[in-house]
Amino acid sequence: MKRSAQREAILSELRMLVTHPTAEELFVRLKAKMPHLSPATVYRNLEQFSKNGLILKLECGGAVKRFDGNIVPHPHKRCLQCGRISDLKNSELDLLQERLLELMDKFNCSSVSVEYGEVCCDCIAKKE
Amino acid sequence: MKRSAQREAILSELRMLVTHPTAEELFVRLKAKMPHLSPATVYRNLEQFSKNGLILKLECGGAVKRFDGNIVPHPHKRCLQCGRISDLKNSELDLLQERLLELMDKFNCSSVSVEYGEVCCDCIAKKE
DNA sequence: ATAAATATGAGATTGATTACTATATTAGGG
DNA sequence: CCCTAATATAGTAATCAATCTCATATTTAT
Repeated sequence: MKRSAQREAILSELRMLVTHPTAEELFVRLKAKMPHLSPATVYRNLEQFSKNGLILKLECGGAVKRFDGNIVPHPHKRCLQCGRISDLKNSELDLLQERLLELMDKFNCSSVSVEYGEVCCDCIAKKE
Repeated sequence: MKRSAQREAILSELRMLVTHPTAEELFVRLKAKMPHLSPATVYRNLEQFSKNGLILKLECGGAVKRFDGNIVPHPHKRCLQCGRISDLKNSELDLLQERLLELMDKFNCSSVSVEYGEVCCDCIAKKE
């Protein structure tokens, strides 16, 4: 993996965000700063980052992939309507997450994800 | 929801399968029996079924949605390569799943999913 | 400073899903 | 049993995220 201005911009933008943006959302943000940026570059790099363990690809949910700059496994909450993802902080949940991680070997697996589904405030508001 | 031959064929085909097919996979299977079946009909009905709680939409993972005729919440294993999903049977895991379900109210959520990631045998074999 | 390897941009392409619309089917009241 | 309104379907066009192509540009190590 070589360095490039685009590559570094993408990674630092993602790490700076607390949200869990789609490739498209990241592209729009970065395009403002780098007018010549191509969507392919963003998609390509996000894929590569996640392959190399620099970020997490949140494969869970909806048709559109989302990415997380925080690579420590943690539970998420996803809006079943718009797909937006947020972190879910709770001590009991953290314990359960740990035990799920411990079971990984037994199943020959390399990842676990816990995801709660809801309909977010914005989407409820929109309906009325 | 009215009845229709297509609608019933789609639901019973899904319920008969132990796998967790995509809309496309279901379409191909059913097309053999109902040559005039349209893909739109399959997509439309799967979406509606899951809205009405007749089936589960496995939103977790990859770009392509998969569906499950078994609506009792249970943990899944997904191939990170090809996206195929299978059930994961384990008593300890079942206990954890139950506790995750109990936490749902606390988070104002309507669903939880636990998904393990692996690369399946077929995909490993293909690489060599 | 130069060659080899890798990255980018821009646009074309793919592939899953949804929208559209004219026609057909279903359910329920008379 | 028949009629009407509501809903479903087929077939196709349109959409949209994601990927591919390839010519050009940048980076790294020598």
